Amino acid sequence: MRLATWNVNSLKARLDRVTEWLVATGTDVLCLQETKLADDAFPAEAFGEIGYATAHHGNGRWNGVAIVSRVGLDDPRPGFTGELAAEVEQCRILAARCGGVDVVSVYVPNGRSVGSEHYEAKLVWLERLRVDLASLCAAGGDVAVCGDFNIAPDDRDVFDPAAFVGATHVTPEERAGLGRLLACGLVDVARQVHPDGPGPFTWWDYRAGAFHKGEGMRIDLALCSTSLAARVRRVEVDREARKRSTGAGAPSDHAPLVVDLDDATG
DNA sequence: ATGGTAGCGCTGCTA
Repeated sequence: MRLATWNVNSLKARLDRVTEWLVATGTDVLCLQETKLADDAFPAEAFGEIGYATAHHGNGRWNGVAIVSRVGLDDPRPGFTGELAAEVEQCRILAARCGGVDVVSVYVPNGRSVGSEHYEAKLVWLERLRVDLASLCAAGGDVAVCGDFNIAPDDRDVFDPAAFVGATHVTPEERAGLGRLLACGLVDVARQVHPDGPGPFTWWDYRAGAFHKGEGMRIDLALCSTSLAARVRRVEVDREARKRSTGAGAPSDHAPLVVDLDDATG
């Protein structure tokens, strides 16, 4: 099974790119972030025409997450479990069962600046995510939590640690929050397959030629339960999808992270 | 160079 995650920075602006990429790469399950769509504007038909089932969780202008699958899509669960104010969750998490795997598409808040109310909300959101992942992982099935975590797990995951002193995405608190997610029994499979840095980066600022200069960050992650991590064959970032191409408009500032899994045995 | 680019949508916010 080929599983991928891609922050598309508006699915409306990127739909043709995404559907063409699905067909070209033969991806089975794709987690999307930043669709920036309301549920009633989600283009389910465009995915249906190429053989994919979909689930979407969005309110419109900001955020919005989706799962797209050609190996089945059952039991879609938007938001966190239990009762929680929608203004905390912000249309940033969606889970569904695809091809025998509990797939979770997540878009962790950016945090904006260290110490801001948005930064504090990011830490709260991470802790609330941990609660749900602890329950999901305790059930013992195959779990894949994929998305834009807005956290660079360690200094190998930024192009220049000195450039991020005092910035979000690299603070001990954010990294500890991510560590508590992993402690639920999840493995960062890009790091598993690529034990040495830098990266592989998944995001580059639009500005100042950052992509061309290789000035990126690894903030899009695939966290797999240990059972599933044992089936990981290959993990790559599709940098081609980050490049500008003629007639297709601008790319997203994120590239897709692609995980190939061996078939389940038994 | 406290800049730069992209999306949404029409003003300035978010990333």
